[in-house]
Amino acid sequence: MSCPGGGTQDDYKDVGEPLTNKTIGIKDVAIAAGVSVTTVSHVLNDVAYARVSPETRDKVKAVAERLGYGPNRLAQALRTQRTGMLGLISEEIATTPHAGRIILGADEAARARGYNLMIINTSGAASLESRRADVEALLERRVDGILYATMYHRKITLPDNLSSVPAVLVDSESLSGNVTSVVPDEEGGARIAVGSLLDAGHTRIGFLNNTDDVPATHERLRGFRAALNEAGLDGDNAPVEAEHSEVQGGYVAALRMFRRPDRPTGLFCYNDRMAMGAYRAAAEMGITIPGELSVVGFDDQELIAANINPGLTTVALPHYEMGAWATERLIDAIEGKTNLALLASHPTILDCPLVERDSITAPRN
Amino acid sequence: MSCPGGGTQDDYKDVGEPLTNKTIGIKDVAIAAGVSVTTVSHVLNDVAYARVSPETRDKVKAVAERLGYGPNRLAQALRTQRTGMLGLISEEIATTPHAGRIILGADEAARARGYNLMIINTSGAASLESRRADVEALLERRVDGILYATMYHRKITLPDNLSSVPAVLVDSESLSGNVTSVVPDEEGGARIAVGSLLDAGHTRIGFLNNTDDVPATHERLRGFRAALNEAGLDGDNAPVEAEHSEVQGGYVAALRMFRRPDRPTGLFCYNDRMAMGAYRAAAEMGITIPGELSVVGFDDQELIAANINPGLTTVALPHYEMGAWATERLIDAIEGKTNLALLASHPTILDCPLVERDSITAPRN
DNA sequence: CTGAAAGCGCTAACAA
DNA sequence: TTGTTAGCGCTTTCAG
Repeated sequence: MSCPGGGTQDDYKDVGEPLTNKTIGIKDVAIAAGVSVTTVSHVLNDVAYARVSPETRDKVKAVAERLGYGPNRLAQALRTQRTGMLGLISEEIATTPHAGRIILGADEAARARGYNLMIINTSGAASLESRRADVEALLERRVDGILYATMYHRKITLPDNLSSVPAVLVDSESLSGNVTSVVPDEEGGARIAVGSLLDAGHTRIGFLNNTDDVPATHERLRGFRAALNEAGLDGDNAPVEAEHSEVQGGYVAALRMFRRPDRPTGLFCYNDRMAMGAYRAAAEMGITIPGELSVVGFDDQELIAANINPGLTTVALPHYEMGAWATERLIDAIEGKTNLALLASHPTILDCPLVERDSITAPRN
Repeated sequence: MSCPGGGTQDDYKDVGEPLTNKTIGIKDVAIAAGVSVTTVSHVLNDVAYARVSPETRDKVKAVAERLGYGPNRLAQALRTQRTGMLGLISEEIATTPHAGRIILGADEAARARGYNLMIINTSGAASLESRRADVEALLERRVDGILYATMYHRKITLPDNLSSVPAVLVDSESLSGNVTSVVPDEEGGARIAVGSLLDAGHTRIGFLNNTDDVPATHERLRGFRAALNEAGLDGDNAPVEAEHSEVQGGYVAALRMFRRPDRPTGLFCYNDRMAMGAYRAAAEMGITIPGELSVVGFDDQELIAANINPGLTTVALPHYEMGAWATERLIDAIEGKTNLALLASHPTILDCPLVERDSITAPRN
């Protein structure tokens, strides 16, 4: 291929930018600059031990620039055994905005260190076999490492071939342990949420919990109780209503909660969707927010939290941060700056910060 | 790296699965099978013209399997000048759930045809220069083609180096024309939305429009008017109130709309967020939905549309479909099955389907 | 029916 | 201070 036969003359049109079809390589630069490929490689890569005269350096750089040279990363990778690519296996990329935040955090961290992301989407329900195939695809492309992200905090069983390359889990933990992972501080987040109610002066505080058997359900409950107990209240007997963690579930659970004789003045909701349901229930029962009821959510789903009325004070999940943290550690490991095995014993836990809006005020009295 | 020095003996543990560090290649398979690399390559790739005896075929396959052979796509790519990778430049991946749908559509279409996605995130506000660099990064990795996606339908100026590889735009159009692109049928979507109101029997229909100068603003307005006119109503004088396309804007615009002497019984909103604002305004003014007011939105942001009360009937943007369509065409072009230039004259327009929920009913009288 | 060998674009010993 | 050359793992022409 590439200019076979032809070219009687005039192969070089103008002297302008060489927008020829043929992509130009290190060799072309070498010839044009009148040096060897080694020299070109040396100066373009700033090889430490290479001794090249300043003039040659400038010349090579100028020529490379003029020719519009760009390295062929494939060839580089083949030779150096380093692709500079990170595989990101993401569950349910589209279903939740959370995945987007993880990807963004990972992408920015990766680019900052000269890496790029290859993304593979997988269904949360995908078989182990199909997830093995996803990893395999990444491996065939010789990614330097793999990030494995789930859409919500859970424990998963990993395909075995994942172990053939550095890997870190985002928002999940391996059931078999021994893989580095980063997860949100569910319990701490719950404490902060409850703390915001406590700080406002509330003493009758209820919790609308989820019914799924996931880490968040248990840890947020634990945080809820602990925060109350530490404040001298009876956390262990504080009102808790659990339902499916959607708007409808929140609505139903809130209705029950509000009918209790000791109706709380402060309400902590498992997530923003349930909080939205609680808003509805409150509206129907003529309970004003935040006047008669203060509420705090979890997740910070902007579309909901910022848009319901009043704006929902909530606790944010550190998706961006988890994506970034995982990527940093992964790259550290790839570059030999960290030993992932040392981090693998326990998941790393990241803070869930409070995002204040207008749904909390002091209790009526 | 990788086993330096060591290995006095015992480098081969068991005879079991070869989980050695060294990745095994075509050559290893060849040796183990007692054939040449050519033969291995031929059978593993099902090369058409290759004539290999069935026995050898089976043997090679078995050995490859046993050794856990997986091709090195880098080497393949270097040799064949085809990476099987598509670059996806996505604006604001995290800010909107829409980007996720596009990515999902693209990913599924790509995988179905044996391609993978490399994702680069860019800010909508990024300079041309930085976007040029994004494209350059993809080019250096020798992607076979590029998908360029924006977070909402708009016209953009593309970095010039994008033209050096097949490319298609998703949810955007090139200001300089001549690039294949796919966008939603804004006008058609508006007609369908208005049609749903018309079909329910409404004759006084208003439109809460956006104030931004983007294609959707103009086209949805056009669709609104046309649908009314075609139904024998006076579309050109139908009530329209425009505001910033957020919840607050919708609220303000709705307030104005509801105070009109000829208050509409049907309301078409520029998007679901504005519809949410309209819900609030209606609630405050004691107007029931859908009893006294039917409303239809646009975008189908599930978090909103499915969760407000009553569920919002709305028109969905075909993000998944655009991502998939663009990917299909891109691959067609790469494989020589399509000439993108032929599609480039006009953007391809995809339908926006109605998603029915509970916000529309027949007018009171 | 099967194999030898060239070369994709690049890096890194090793020579000069 | 610079150049020659041997591969990285694979595909593919061309000879057996």
